[in-house]
Amino acid sequence: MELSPTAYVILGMVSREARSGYEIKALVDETTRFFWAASYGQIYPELKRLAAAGLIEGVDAPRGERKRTVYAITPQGEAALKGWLRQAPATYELREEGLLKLFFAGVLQREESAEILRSMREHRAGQAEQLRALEPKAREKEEAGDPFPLIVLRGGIELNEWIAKWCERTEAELLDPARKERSG
Amino acid sequence: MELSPTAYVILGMVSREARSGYEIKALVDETTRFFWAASYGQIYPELKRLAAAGLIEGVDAPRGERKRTVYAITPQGEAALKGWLRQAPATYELREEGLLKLFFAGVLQREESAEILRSMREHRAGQAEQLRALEPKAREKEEAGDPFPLIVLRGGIELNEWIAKWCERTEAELLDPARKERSG
DNA sequence: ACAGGCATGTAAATAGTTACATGATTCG
DNA sequence: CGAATCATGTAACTATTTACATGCCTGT
Repeated sequence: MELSPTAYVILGMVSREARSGYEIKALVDETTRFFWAASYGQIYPELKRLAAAGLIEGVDAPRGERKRTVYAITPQGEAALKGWLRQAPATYELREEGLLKLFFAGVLQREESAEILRSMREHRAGQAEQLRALEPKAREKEEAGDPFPLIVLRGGIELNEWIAKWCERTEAELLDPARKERSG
Repeated sequence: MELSPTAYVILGMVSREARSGYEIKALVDETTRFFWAASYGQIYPELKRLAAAGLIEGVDAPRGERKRTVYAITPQGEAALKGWLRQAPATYELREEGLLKLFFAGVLQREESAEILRSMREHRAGQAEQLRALEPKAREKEEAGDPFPLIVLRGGIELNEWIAKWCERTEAELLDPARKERSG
């Protein structure tokens, strides 16, 4: 049976404890979002499919009077998750409108193309800051025995910072081409 | 009128000289592909839409007996392209299955999670190499007066190399946690 | 009373890939 | 002659986002 990557996100998210669709969405938004997002429109139908396939199991877990279903992974689900984790990753996609604009920036004035790099830099710096705000939670998980969320989060922070610096450096070279010769 | 980013890819690709759909696809594949791809299924219908909207203009340009239509940008098309280039980029997406797997790698053995990082590293190193093979063409464009394709290409190479190094470093820290303390 | 968060879901639209069909031309 | 490349296109499928609908519970 072929599962979508989003199915594995769900499998992974319920692999340590049972969670509701709403909780999965919230968790995705504060962890994998920057490299793998998921919306309600994907999560709820996928939960039903996975339950029908026997990879997860829904259990009623109301909070007071409010209905609520949490899903727990089954042994078959865990086997599917591990099998997937052991396969070499296949999807690598970057969609960066800023780079696309920069690619075509030859039709603009120099100052206008520098502005593209400034926008990109600002966005990346902001992204890094947002991710840094998530570090405490990831550190808690590390202390609880799972170092990977923190490893990935730090990678994300550093990646964004690297891109921000690249933008800065590239803007400087663009506005003062001689600079490049001087610095190497 | 709202245009899709793919429409702007096409506008940009025909902004310097008239090109056929086939040529646009080939150009995208050897330039913007790593941060913005486009397939025939998008390109041909979009060419018709853009022509209907008056942003590009199709001209018969057969090669021998073989039919061929090249599209040239119109003044309205150029205005639309420049207007778009001057707006702050809005789309920033990264989909990296390797990071997703690493995030959930806590359910695996240490050696198996290191394998994820090795796969990622290998892929990124290969990507950097492939991009490096495109440098000569980009350098030609630079010499012809447009420095941006080369700037973007070099950014892509450096980005891939940075990620490859991050994978290497992270794998080392994962397999020997004491290392981190020693080196910083 | 009302705002905000919890909770589940669906419909419609948009985006994008893959695979296929067709046929000409060029090169070895 | 056959393979590769040039060239244009479409159909079907998959993925994904956005917006909406519904309703309960908690805190102010």
